[in-house]
Amino acid sequence: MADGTRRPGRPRSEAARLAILEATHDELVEHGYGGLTMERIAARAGVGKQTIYRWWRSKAEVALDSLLNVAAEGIPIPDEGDLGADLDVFLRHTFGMQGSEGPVLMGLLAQSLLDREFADVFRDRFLAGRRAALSEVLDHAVARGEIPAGTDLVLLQDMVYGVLWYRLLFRHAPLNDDTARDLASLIARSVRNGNNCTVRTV
Amino acid sequence: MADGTRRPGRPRSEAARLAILEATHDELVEHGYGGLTMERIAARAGVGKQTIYRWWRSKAEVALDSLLNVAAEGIPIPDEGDLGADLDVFLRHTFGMQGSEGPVLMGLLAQSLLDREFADVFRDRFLAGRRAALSEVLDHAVARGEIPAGTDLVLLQDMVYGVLWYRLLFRHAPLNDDTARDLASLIARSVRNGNNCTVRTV
DNA sequence: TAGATTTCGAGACGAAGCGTCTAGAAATTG
DNA sequence: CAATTTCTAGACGCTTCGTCTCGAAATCTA
Repeated sequence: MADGTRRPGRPRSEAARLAILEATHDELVEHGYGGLTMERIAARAGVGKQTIYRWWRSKAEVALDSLLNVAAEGIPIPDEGDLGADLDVFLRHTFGMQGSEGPVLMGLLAQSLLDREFADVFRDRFLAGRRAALSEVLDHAVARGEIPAGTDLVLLQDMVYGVLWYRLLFRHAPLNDDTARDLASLIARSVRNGNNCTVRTV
Repeated sequence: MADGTRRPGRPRSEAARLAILEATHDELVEHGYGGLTMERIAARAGVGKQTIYRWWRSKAEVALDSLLNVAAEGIPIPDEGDLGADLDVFLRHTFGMQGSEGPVLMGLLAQSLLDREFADVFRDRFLAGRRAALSEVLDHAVARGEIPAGTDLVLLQDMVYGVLWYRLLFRHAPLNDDTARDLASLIARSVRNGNNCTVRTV
């Protein structure tokens, strides 16, 4: 989309775009996702509602863009030569991140559940990136021979992110460093072949 | 609340209660949770809106009651002498159930995310029962010595229900008998005692 | 039986928020 | 300058919510 073929007319205002994303972020912090309304975003950003509807299809997509705009996106991909240790580092960081973004994530998920179209957008623009990072960690373990061939890697990923989301959603147990350590340990052991009981050293 | 201390006045109409729950169920089937409105429930049940608001705080609670009213609640607790086999049976049944109730569950979860009060109700009235069933299965394994002392049983449960909900929510992979088998196998192996064959990484 | 009390069905009501629309100003092209 | 497009501002009709009012019905107490 280079502006080589720039159309006539007034170009889109970058200032307005940023003002909308920032206003959305502030509104999310103040009122939560449930209290987010197009009218308030527009008022706070000093922008007409039409300007928002012109570029986003729903408030959920604005919120998603706002979230992605803030989350600078540094997902670490540790490679310490041991699946358990790699998972531990990965989970520790991931759990930490979700702490601050948690409330917004929950709102976006709620929207996903009620709106199939947004669900696809959310999956592709947010979840896919996270899964890809974890996928790399698992690939390293496969290359090292820690994960036997034929293991369902997608299921393994789901065990990681499943616990994460489940606790994020139902808040019955914490998501802290201890959780990360225990979960990393369980996952690493779950793929270890139980027959010959291979001993791995650090 | 036996009617020994029955108050004066017209008693609550059981017919109206059932009509509301049934109308809610039908509306859920026809329009999904997103299209559920108090007005349509009232109209379909032949009931005043006030009658609904008198007994339920929100449409989410009506939907939850409607769901619990239909789900006859037969959660099996297999005991075949082997954790892997028990989990396989348990998961197979659970995954099968969620197939039909899935859409409603997703709506109720969406509501949970937006409404903290309902989240507590949903957790206590729906999730707790399921978790208790799985807990029994795990307890049997503990008694048989299949799960070493000190294992975080809550985390184990979360690995099971985490995968279930994660796939229910994001629909990126199926929840079928194969999934149940693989997941049961992974979980069973993850707790297999590592005393003599695992090296603790710090 | 006569009141007191409570729920019943039906629907009016104001408050919100949605998404669309209009109007006139502003910015950019050729 | 004319054509085109986006801009802010806000009015508009629509839907749903949750509350409220009304008179009728059902049940308890006296």
